[in-house]
Amino acid sequence: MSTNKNCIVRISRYKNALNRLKALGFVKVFSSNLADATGTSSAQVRKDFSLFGITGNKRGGYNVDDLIEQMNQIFGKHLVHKVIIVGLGNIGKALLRYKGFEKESIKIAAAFDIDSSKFNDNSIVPVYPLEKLSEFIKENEIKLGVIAVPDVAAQQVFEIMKKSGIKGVLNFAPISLNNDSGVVVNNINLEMELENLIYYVIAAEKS
Amino acid sequence: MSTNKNCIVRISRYKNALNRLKALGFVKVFSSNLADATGTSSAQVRKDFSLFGITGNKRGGYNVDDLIEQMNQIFGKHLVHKVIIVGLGNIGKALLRYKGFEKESIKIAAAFDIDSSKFNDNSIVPVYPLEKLSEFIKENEIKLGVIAVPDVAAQQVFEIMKKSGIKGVLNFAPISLNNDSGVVVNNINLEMELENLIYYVIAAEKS
DNA sequence: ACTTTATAGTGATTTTTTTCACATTAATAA
DNA sequence: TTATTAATGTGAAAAAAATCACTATAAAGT
Repeated sequence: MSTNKNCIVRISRYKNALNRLKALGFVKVFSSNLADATGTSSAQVRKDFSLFGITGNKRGGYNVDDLIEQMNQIFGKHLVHKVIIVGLGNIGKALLRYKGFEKESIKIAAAFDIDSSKFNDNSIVPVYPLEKLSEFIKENEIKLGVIAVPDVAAQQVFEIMKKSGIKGVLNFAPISLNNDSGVVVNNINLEMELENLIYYVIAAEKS
Repeated sequence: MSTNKNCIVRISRYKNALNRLKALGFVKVFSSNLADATGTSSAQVRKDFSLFGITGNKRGGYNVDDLIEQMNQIFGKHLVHKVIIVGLGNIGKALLRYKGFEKESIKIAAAFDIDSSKFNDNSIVPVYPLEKLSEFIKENEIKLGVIAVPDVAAQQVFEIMKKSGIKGVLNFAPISLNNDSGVVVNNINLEMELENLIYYVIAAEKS
């Protein structure tokens, strides 16, 4: 199966578009519909599908429910994925309160911070001190972690996560984590995103 | 000049790494240092630099300050970029309070919401009703907008932004904005980011 | 001053990704 | 029933991106 990063991102977009099309009552779609909805070409859509062995009907397009089901399979949506959040600053809190994870079968199992005023065993998502991080990951077999701590603490938190058995990390700290292990790391850097945007806006002005 | 998306992202990462190296007292760096710090190859670093006409010294590497300066030029850091945020839910608030934009010459000029309890003319970043959005963009010649409203409102907000003259949008709403115009749109979808991570974690388990 | 060495810079090559274009086929129409 | 049409699926071609491998050269060493 494909290892093309862009292809995975596109599949994710297709799924997102499909869910909205389904809500609108669509029963079948054509590759061109998905292309329009996600800003790509119909050939690209079909090629992506073919990489994942997703097929439709000649002249009949694709069945929306079938597509969604196959994509849910790709992204492991038949299982619940437990996630922990480390760092309850603004971003951590935003994630904690974020609706919409549930329908993606993502469950926030716990959050961690160093600030004792934030601890709370009894909230829907319990908040524990950082010292309990390793123990919690191991006991609950957590595979996914979000790092939302300041940059100086990020590498240290990452090391604890790695040692405790985390397999995937979403990193909001504005540094590239030093990662030799097999842990998958996706970085989201808000400054960089805006910077990137500015680059393209400037480039567009020049042309 | 290059139109390679990945290359721009890498340049951004190099800059981030350079700032940290500078803080550690580094005066010069080699392509291999930057490669290590950002998880790429030294040949890639040099190739990226050559696309932007960035040069160093044979056997002497690159001067850190020079590199940072050239990259700041690329990303328009000599100008202040005014940004508005629409939607003061969790993500909007997180952005509003986000430190670190200043040093990137990004200034949040105002925020907008429909909830009147959030309005505040006198805070450091004023919060206005959505009705004032168009007027504010035009009067202050805002070029960059952040959409942090629920999905159902996102397209509508985007249309207002487009009509008022916005050139670049960072979209946190979980939909692909319908964009035929020349406006640059970068999407950040938290669910999709986690989903993506899960894909790679599952893929790693299988192999 | 000369030699050695380590690193930048880059054309050539390889790999990856996207696009093209057409054969195939299922639905519709005649 | 047969012809027509409109979409899929995919091998081939093109384009884009990454890697390789070598030249040039500036710094360090002798």
